[in-house]
Amino acid sequence: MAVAEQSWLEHTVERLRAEGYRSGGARTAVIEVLAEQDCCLGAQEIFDLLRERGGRKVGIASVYRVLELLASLGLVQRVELGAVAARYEPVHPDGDHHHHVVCDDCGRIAAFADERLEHALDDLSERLGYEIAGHDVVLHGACGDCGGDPRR
Amino acid sequence: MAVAEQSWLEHTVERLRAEGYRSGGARTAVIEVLAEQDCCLGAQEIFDLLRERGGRKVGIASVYRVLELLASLGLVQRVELGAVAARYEPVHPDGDHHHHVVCDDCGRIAAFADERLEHALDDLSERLGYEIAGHDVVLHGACGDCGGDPRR
DNA sequence: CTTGTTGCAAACGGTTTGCATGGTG
DNA sequence: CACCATGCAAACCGTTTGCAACAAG
Repeated sequence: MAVAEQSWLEHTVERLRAEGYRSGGARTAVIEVLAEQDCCLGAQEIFDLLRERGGRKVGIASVYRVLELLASLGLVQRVELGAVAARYEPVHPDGDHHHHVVCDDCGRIAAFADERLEHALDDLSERLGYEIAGHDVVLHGACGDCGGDPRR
Repeated sequence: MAVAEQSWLEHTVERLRAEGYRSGGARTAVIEVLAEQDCCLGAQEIFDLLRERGGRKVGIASVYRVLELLASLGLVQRVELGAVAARYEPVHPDGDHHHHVVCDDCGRIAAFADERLEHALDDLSERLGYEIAGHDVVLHGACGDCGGDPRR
């Protein structure tokens, strides 16, 4: 995974340079935090992480600006988990991706990947009148710790 | 479809009564609007529809309150399409459900159903450590009218 | 009458934007 | 040294909440 992280970071930095963006401190800091993640992170969490690490002072607005930029270039994906705030995660250049299960009780988020699901989605994409660029799948339920009862 | 609409409306009204809720005017009005829909609708759209129909004056807060109540009883589903506002749609008692494709250009929303996808999701649900209560699938892309180019 | 329901307006919280300052190329 | 990037604070907007008036049972 360390390799994949590294490659995402490099890939991202290189892509930004290629697109003509300058490399400011806030942008670099946000990208570094994202590169360490293996699952999605909220904007506020990124902001908090940056603050507690000390270093350069990064404004929450910059976090959002960086996320928006990266998302527009397809370098991160915005993930809507139905909760209050949106979350973001790196998009790996090798095409690998996963989806999420959210515990409706405690809010815990887990990732999963399933080939059959992807296959069904790919086939489906061809049959719709849309040019499909991507997809999101979110499962809801109760995680092991919250008992097997999804009601509450 | 008219039958299904009718049954959802009746099913919903009956369920609310069974749960001990009183039948106020605003709640009834919102339920009627929802019953006419075959796809998801935003809270503001429901509010606007109610206003333009004249009738009783319904506050936006009531729209949200009704939607929250219905969602908590599983009578409507909150659909997160990654856009700004959440959308809501009736949950039919027969268990039928569909998912959505969103055009990233014009925002158009279309519905689709796919048995293989559902099957893959059901199987998957059993293998995760979660007690799965539901799932959302959202495809993103460009619709026919917006050209086949998903970028932009 | 008792208690849930509703409209209005204010509060809230995540996200975006305006603007002056700072840093990159 | 031109211009993008950034921090701060204010603006925005969808959603929630407080509260007093209302209406169902």
